[in-house]
Amino acid sequence: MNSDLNSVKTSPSQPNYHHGALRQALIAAAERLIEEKGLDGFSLRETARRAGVSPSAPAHHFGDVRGLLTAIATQGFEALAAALEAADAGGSHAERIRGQGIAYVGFALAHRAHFDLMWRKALLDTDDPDYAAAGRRAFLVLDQRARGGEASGAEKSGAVAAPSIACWAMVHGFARLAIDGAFGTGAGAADRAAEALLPAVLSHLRV
Amino acid sequence: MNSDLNSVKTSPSQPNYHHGALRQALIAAAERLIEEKGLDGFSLRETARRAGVSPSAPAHHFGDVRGLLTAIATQGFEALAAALEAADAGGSHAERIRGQGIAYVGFALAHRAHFDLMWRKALLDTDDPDYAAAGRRAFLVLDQRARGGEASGAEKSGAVAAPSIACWAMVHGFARLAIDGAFGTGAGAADRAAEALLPAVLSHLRV
DNA sequence: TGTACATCAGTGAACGCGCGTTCACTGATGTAC
DNA sequence: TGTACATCAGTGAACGCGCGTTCACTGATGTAC
Repeated sequence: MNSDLNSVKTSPSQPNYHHGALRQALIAAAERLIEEKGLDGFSLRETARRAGVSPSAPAHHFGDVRGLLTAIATQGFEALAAALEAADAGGSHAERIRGQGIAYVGFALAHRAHFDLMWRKALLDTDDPDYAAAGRRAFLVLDQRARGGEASGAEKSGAVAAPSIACWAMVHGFARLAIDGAFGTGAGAADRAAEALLPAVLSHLRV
Repeated sequence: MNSDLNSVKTSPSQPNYHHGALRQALIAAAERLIEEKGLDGFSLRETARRAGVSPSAPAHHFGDVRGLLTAIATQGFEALAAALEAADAGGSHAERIRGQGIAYVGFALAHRAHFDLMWRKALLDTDDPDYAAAGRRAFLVLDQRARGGEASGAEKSGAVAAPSIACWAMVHGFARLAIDGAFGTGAGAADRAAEALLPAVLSHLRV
């Protein structure tokens, strides 16, 4: 009833000229929007709306729409790298590889639209150094594990190691197929497929 | 100079009420447009423009934009199935699998945006029976080969065979990574990566 | 062989929409003296 | 401790744009008699 009185300072009619953490708030709102509506349902204006801020506010922080999306994709790669690192614990070489593979697919399925965005380079500023570095970092976690175990001298010195790419391709492909509905489109179909199939699928990876 | 006289019947000011094969012409124009500008640069109107036809013509044939894209994706899966079948010739079980894998990636790289569209279900009418059938058909070519060779009874009877999925995931993942610039973004980088890496990568597939 | 008519394929003008971006602005915060 | 001023973060109205779709229409083709 008297909620107006209680919220004088935060009333929407009273613009807040110093949000304080608008950059992160915009990223968070955009992430939620993308997870909810998919990348094709995303727009800058809707993001601003959800953050409770004027449509031109994002330009201050990100320059334009690419800037915002690139920042989100960068955070995605950082989170992926962290998830892979966390999964690289204990066990044999093969067990660690399998653990990382499961973590990779798990991350992708838990953040589908986010994962989608990370690879939609047409929407991103791929020259952004942070974005490039984050992507490299995530790959290196996988790569080090794939080469680390029983890697021969030849593979250790080479530019790109086939085992790393093979591992990456398999988990990336599985994740994409699951997300894109190849194993069923109903709710939870992708997760069920991952649980039921992924370990067996990974056993066909020779490392 | 007198080109007007020579082209009276085909003059643009003389609308052609019976194009004859507009459906295929629209599909072809849309395919070219998508390959050129990417899926994010596609629009119905630009497609109509390129086909030299009014903006409302596509609606006659496809109902709406989803209808057109779904028809294109369907043709894509049919072409993929044909490419996989053509690659399944001669040689040992392992050689045939490898041949199909190379054909899969080759198709994806030769028709990147088309391949993209085939999996962008948010833009498609996934209930369309032709689309679903074409997708199934393409997978079955791979699947039959993966199970056909030395498949045990257990795998033969099961619903989904792990070896098929493993094979599919690896080639699909490799194709996506290549298309999405994981192996370099310059012109030809993806093709070079496929040539240099794919055989070695496929050797890590245990079938 | 000719005529009436139904059907079919396409036109083109119009609609309303949401978008990304711009621009002059406002008001809060921090700093120098 | 108080005052002037620069800077910084955000506003909100306005722009022009291209889009997908609609709707009444036009003219070519095929069919029945």
